[in-house]
Amino acid sequence: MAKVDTSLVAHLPMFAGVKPDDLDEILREARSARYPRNTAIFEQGADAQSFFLLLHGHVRAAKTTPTGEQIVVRYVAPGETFGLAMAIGAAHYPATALAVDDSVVLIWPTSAWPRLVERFPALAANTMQTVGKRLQESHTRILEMSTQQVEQRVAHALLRLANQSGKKLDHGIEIDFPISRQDIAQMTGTTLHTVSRILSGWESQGLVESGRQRIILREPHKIVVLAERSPDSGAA
Amino acid sequence: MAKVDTSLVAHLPMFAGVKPDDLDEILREARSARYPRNTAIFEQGADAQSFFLLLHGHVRAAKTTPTGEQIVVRYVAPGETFGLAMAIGAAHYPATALAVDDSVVLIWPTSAWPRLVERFPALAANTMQTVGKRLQESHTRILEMSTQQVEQRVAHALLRLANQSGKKLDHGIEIDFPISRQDIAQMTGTTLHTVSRILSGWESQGLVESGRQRIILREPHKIVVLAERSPDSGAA
DNA sequence: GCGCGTTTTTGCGCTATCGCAAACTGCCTG
DNA sequence: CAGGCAGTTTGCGATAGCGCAAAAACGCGC
Repeated sequence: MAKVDTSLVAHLPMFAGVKPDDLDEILREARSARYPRNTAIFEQGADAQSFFLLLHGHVRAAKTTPTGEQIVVRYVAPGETFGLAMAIGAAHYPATALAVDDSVVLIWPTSAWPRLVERFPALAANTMQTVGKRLQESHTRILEMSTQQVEQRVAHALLRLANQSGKKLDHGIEIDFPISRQDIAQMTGTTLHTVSRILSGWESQGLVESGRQRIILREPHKIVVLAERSPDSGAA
Repeated sequence: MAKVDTSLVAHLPMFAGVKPDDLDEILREARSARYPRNTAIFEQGADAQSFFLLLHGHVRAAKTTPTGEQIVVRYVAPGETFGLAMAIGAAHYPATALAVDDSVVLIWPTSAWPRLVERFPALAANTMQTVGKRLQESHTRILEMSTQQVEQRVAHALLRLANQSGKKLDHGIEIDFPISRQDIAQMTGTTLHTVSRILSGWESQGLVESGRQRIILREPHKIVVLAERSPDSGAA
């Protein structure tokens, strides 16, 4: 198997406080793999046999209800881990992971985790931070869903995506991977119809430029205002 | 300070895999305190100087928006930890903790945490599990808020409370601490008015019996059906 | 036992958002 | 280059749930 270059991952939060030699040892336990766009990496409910670190591309983690509806749990950006089921004591993946763009990942077998944590306590600490951060983000999302209306939630969602995976252009910030109205609906707890209407509205105000699975924020600053305005203030 | 009886807490998830002598040492670092009903234990945004284990009573963790709206993050039952901000790398409490009933807690200084996890790795592992579980619960909650309507969410919320803190009576299951319509609204992302209407409806169908800050599930089984029925099925 | 503050109930209009259906667009395939 | 398909837009009701306001019920303290 091709050796992974240590210097490429040494700075990631996951490996903070890990000595170079140790990192080398950790990486030796991993293999890498490539997933083309629109291929599943793992399915909700499957045995959690591996955990992952995304090197390139973008991955969507989504949860499906018994009746088939989906919500997007999060989008994974390069440098982030996913599929950490075992770290939190789950035997099965609680969500489905899909490569939304051609993606390259490092894969460790779940079975290696206990040994790694024991030898490199920093790994455990870092993972704890990561999971904790995600917990807080979830709470924020719940708060938003409880107190804000759809337009504000969509604004927040896009700003987060821009922040996480935005590509600066001279005429705005482009979200750097294919994302549909449906996806945004599933991130904000609404329907693709409503998202479409909102984006159409913004487009006619020059706030965004958007096409098929493509969104560019032209006026991020004004979208921030939308995201933060209180339930009643201002209108068109 | 009164010594805490080891045998009372040894079986808790937090101390799984910790040897009795070690447990003794851990407990020596804690002090206990009593909070009367309706007193704050810590406030959102305050320095996370301590973390807690609830021994008796019930604690509500709630998050407040800049505009003053609140949501209930969770209710803490005896045996559970709360205020773990530091474990997840947060310097400030992300929520407010309020004793909703006379409560007794164990309190460790945040500063003791690094030493404790180093000496007793099982603590770190157990905490990881706990935080992971809460993350999954949050995701479930987001899923529900996205896909179910209010009545179903209220049904689920009450069933969870009954499960966590239900007291079996011969005529049903009583939720064992004071909880208002407003509280339930803040758990499910709706308004107290809507919760009141729903409970009135259930009451007239004999599904629940409720009063001021008091709820008894008379027909848990039928409420389960309500919670699970798909968006369109059956009606009155 | 009475008065008071809090919680709960309920009526009534309002509207944000859904849900369905149909038309449209742009891309990719053959 | 034509055809087909996935994604998007938009119109038009329908409605779940909100928000306000007022009344009622309850439990508490004096």
